[in-house]
Amino acid sequence: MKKTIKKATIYDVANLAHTSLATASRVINGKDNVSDSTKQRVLDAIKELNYKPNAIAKDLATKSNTSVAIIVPEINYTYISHVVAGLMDCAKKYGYDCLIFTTEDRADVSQVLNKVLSKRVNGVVVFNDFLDEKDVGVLTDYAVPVVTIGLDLKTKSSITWHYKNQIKDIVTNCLLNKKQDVYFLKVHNGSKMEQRLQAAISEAYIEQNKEFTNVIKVPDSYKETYPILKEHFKNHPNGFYISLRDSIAIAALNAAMDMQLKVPDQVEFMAVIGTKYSELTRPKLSSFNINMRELGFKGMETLAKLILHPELIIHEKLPFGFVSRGTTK
Amino acid sequence: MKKTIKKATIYDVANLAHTSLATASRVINGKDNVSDSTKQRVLDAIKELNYKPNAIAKDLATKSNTSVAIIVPEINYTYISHVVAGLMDCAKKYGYDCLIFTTEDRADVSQVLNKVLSKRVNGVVVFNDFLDEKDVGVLTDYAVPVVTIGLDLKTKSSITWHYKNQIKDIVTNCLLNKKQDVYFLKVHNGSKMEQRLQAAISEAYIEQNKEFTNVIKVPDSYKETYPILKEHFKNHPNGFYISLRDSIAIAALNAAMDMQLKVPDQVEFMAVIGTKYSELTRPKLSSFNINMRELGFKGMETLAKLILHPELIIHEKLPFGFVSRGTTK
DNA sequence: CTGTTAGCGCCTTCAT
DNA sequence: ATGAAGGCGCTAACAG
Repeated sequence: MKKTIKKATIYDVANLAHTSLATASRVINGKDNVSDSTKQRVLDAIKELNYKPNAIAKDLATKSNTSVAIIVPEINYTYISHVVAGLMDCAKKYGYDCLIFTTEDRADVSQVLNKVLSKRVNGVVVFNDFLDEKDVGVLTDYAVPVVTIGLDLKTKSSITWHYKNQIKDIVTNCLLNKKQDVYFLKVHNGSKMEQRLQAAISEAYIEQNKEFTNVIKVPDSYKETYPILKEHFKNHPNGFYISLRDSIAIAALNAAMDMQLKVPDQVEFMAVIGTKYSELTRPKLSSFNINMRELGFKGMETLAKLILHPELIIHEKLPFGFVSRGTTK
Repeated sequence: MKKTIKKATIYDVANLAHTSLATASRVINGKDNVSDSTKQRVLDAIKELNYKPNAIAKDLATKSNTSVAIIVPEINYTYISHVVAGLMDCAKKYGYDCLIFTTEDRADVSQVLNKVLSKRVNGVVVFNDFLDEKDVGVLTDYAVPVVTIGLDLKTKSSITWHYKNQIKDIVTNCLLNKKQDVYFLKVHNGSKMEQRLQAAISEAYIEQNKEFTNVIKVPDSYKETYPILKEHFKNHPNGFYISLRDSIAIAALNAAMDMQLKVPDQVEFMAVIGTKYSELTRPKLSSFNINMRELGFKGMETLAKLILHPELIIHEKLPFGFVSRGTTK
């Protein structure tokens, strides 16, 4: 039978404690210049009234707050959740509260940008391929610190990692030594991250005076990808398969295994983004050891710096290595 | 060379547009009763000044806001990220912004509770074993709507699911028909969810006049669990292994496979919480088809109801079925 | 249709 | 050590 409780204000506690607003405010914010006796009275009043300071009013009065925004596509993918975990972990260290926004399409983007701007957050980290330089510019133009993760915007602070040359080396090795054709498993609504991966493969081909055309379009899920690849392997008993996310590569791997192909003797598999998945398949999947949690952590760490020094532009490029496991020779 | 920009206020736009505060406010909030000409002047001023409404001030003035809080342990586990994804998905539908808090220990809890209270959020959903009835009470005492997910607090709104009887049936079947001993893979810093699972197993044992003691303590990770189980299987070539999360069960599964045990003929495996992991192992892991995303979605859906009708107490218990895959007979 | 005024809850000089 | 008063940016009656 609970009804909407009238929330006590600082005014109420001041009244009850027989002091002024200002004094109440002082003890609430732990200022020292208050006599013990009045301080105690205020404390009692606070408890008595179950008073909870109103952060909204405080933020308005101080023109400050403790929030940061995080913009991601969806927390669906395992690796994204890892980045978010790292982000939040570090945010906690700095006392930031995290306002998390997801965007499914372009329509969401401008809406989210406006919300972020209105909320007057201290900063935002963007781990989201939907946003382009212009979108991020909307933020920076309004003087809000932004760091992007995995985006390649030269004029904004960012955390990125490099695998391009390593990918090219791997592909070149396939072409020159292994005599294996390379196949790229590309999800339908592909991201820019994926495009960059494909570009790297293409470059390696071009350097060998070849054209890269082995792009296999697959749906963005393990379950739907599996049968497609199974069909594919009926006529393709050899090849080196690359995907961005491990769950897609694993679909292919399992399809190949179930088609009785020899891994890695006939077909090989690797993903760029490896998660726990990579470790628990049989054979284990080769992938880069990109520590997504660390990526997130560093992203927030960088944002914290930017918040203190808004004039900075920080670019950090993390080196991650390729880990050859059972699916590649 | 960007310096901190002086953010335009509604007052600035009113000035520039040669109107009053009130009129500016009207067009900003899309009220109709403004003449086209002044409306246009205001719109121009807004663009000219790059004005962005200050949500903090608005929230204070209207004594309302659009935020909800989400309290989870960590977004590390795949299934938690799925719940969060569902939560946010539904939140977007209602126009709620999500403030996400994580708690690693009891110390975090009271801090988070205070923050949530101060922020004057519209409601909070708790998917977090760290919080007990008293903690949630702190929220509800302050008249903020709360729905818990997976917690069994009778007096608060909640989303739960039942598997207890099914677990008991499975265990009983092992004892009576399969003549298989049941082993429980328990992670060290176990959750209440895990305790309830163990309790269900125990109950089934007791009903057969047996005592349940086969508890194997394992670390909370795939990698560390694997070698421990491998060691274990040297002396235990038979058994039915149950864990809460599939990643632990898979560690055991892989250990058994690598020890050349026959699955499911000699040893069987199942997890309560199944994710994509369950599908991509060989053999596939038996587990419950708990749709974590749906769980989250319904949680937020319920919260939305509560926000409209704070006096309600809603209990929803979702039925999820056991899916027998390759690791059980 | 438009302007005036009084808050929302809190912080912060500035006096006392 | 304490109190009074103004202001943060915006909304919402209430007049005109």
